[in-house]
Amino acid sequence: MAKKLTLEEIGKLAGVSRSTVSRVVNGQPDVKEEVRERVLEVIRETGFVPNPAARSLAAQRSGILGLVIPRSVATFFGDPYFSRLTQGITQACNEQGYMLSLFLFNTKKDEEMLLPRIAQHSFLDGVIVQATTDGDPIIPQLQKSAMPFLVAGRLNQMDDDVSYIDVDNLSGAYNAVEHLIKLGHERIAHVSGRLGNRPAADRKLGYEQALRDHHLPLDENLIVNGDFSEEGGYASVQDLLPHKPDAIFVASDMMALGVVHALKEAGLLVPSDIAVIGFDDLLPARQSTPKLTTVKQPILRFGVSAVEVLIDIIEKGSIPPRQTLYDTELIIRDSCGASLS
Amino acid sequence: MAKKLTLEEIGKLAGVSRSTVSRVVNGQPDVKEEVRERVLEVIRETGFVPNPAARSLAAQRSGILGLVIPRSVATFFGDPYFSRLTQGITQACNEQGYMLSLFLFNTKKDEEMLLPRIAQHSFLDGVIVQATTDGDPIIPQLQKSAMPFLVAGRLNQMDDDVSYIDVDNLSGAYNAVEHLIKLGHERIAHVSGRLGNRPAADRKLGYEQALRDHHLPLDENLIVNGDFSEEGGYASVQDLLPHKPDAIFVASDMMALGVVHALKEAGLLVPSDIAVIGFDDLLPARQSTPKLTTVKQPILRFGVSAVEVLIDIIEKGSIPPRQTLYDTELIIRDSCGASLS
DNA sequence: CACAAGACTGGGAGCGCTCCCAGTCTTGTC
DNA sequence: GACAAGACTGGGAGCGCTCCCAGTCTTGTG
Repeated sequence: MAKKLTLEEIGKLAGVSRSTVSRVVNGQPDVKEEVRERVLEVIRETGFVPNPAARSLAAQRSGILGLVIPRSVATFFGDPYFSRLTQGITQACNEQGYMLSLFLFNTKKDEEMLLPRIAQHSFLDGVIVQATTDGDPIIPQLQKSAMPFLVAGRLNQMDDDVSYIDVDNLSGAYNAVEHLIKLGHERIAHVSGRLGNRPAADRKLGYEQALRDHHLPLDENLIVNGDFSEEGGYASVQDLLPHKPDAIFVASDMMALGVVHALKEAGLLVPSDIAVIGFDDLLPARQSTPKLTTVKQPILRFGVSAVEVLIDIIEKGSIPPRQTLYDTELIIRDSCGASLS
Repeated sequence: MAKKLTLEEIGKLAGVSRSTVSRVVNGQPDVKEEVRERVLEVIRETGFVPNPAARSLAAQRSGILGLVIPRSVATFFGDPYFSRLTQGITQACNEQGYMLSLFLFNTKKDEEMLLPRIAQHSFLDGVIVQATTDGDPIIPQLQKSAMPFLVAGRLNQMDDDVSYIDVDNLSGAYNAVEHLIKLGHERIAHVSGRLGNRPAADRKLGYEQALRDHHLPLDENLIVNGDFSEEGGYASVQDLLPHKPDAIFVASDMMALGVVHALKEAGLLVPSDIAVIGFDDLLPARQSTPKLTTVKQPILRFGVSAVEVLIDIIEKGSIPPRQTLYDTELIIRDSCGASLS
């Protein structure tokens, strides 16, 4: 390894020019098969890898995608949802030959420092932004810039000209609640996600609509605002219990676990005394006692698609905006009581 | 934004040369205060951000660190341990002005494709590698290359010339088991982490040593090999129960949660019938019933330090290797029964 | 008032690649 | 056997920056 390996150097070793080596490396046509073989052989022997910085500079693209977790959700990064999503995203990146950079904003200062850099094309071909509550400055900043981006999850407003992918939270919630109604429950409570969060709002809407369609009264006392955390779910039960619900539709699995936990402590049996349905279908939902009935989101596939759609946007531009909703699936386990009847 | 923003262009606007703008951007001396102000003003107005690809190419450093999660641990990426670690790492990256790239190997193909790229300096100034079981090809590959790297967690072998940071698993486990002994337990079982994993092995060693030092017999029947997963913990109880342990030291919180779960199902009360101590001090440990006594690892700080040490290696070389062990702390909650006595 | 020493500034050279164009070497065709 | 059309190849120019050196403009000193 005396000389630094460059296209030029590989070319010298293979007896061809820089340009030809470049063609081989990039799989372009117009190279004699025999020459291609010879060059590939030298590359293999030397372990040559083209310098990505030079490549980026010359080709004006880096092969790096960004994953932005805004401050308002960074605290929930520990949620298994994100691990799963990240897994899907990295998987797709590996397949498509992209690198993935993670931007996790912990403080406001982080955000102020990094956002302009992210937006100004710095190093990224495009970014996936985790959707946040209202008023997050990230989306408008990206819109002003030329950076291709895709939002994972819908926004509350100005949705129309932004590319996003999301699951159909409304119908997912609707189906879950309808399932509870068909099992004979009449006082169905709801623990929502954080207010201002579109998925949370949509799940609540689905809940309300299902009640309405089945001529069940909407009781404000049966609705508690949670925060997607297990503790939040745990705490919500205190507010709910005095109003004697016979079932609870919870907007996330982690919260549902907290709810079940609190119900058990209150001496109630799930599902015989009270039914519970969650949302997400995370691993812990399958391992809890009782096993959680839940609305399954295809999180891994969601992550994979996010990358694919983003790459499509990078290649073809963001007009028209890509907007996709994935279907959910009601997974019936033990906590809803369906298996008893 | 007619013209593309470059150092040259900013210089033109501020009436100075490319070189001077470069000095200002990089905070170098030898620029008249008045000129510096003028340039900064133009930069602020235009929102100029230097092109990192060009910068990398010219300066031979990218400002990107890699975080490598090898295939053998990728399946455990959902473990809250990793979220926490990642949080610490990103936090430190933000502070130090580095970008973080995530490499999560899902398949063997991923590994074969990406490893050479990572090792060949491609884009990274350095990488943090999550420690793995034996025989992982990553470390030797990195050692052969010029890529600065740091292992998070110790390796089983060839530890001496590799930089790592880890917690003192042995003494952490020792203290936990000693605590159980002092509480009067005599048949203390151990659910270990995955074999071939150094932290798992060290925790087991600590367990064994504590028993030995207190003249308690080592009973092979009381040792079960787990896999760090909640299900693994759950399953281990079946093997243990016939041998009537009065306490269990579990090598991770997630497994401990599974253990507690299984014990409850077997009709045993924790801690009055049987005591349990975990390892990690993850959030779920604090929220479980009973609250888990556990050995706390300073995971967030661990992540922060990892970045700091890696940067030190990048700047000063990896000789001598940096090897740091963090202390653990026994957090006494309810599951060990200490609060009863 | 001359002159050295430092403060400041500008431009050349290059980092290693891609893109493009001008060549050269094949073919096949009439 | 001449010649056009395509297959293949090489080198120039340039991506936007950093690094370095040679200048120019200050100072302060004897």
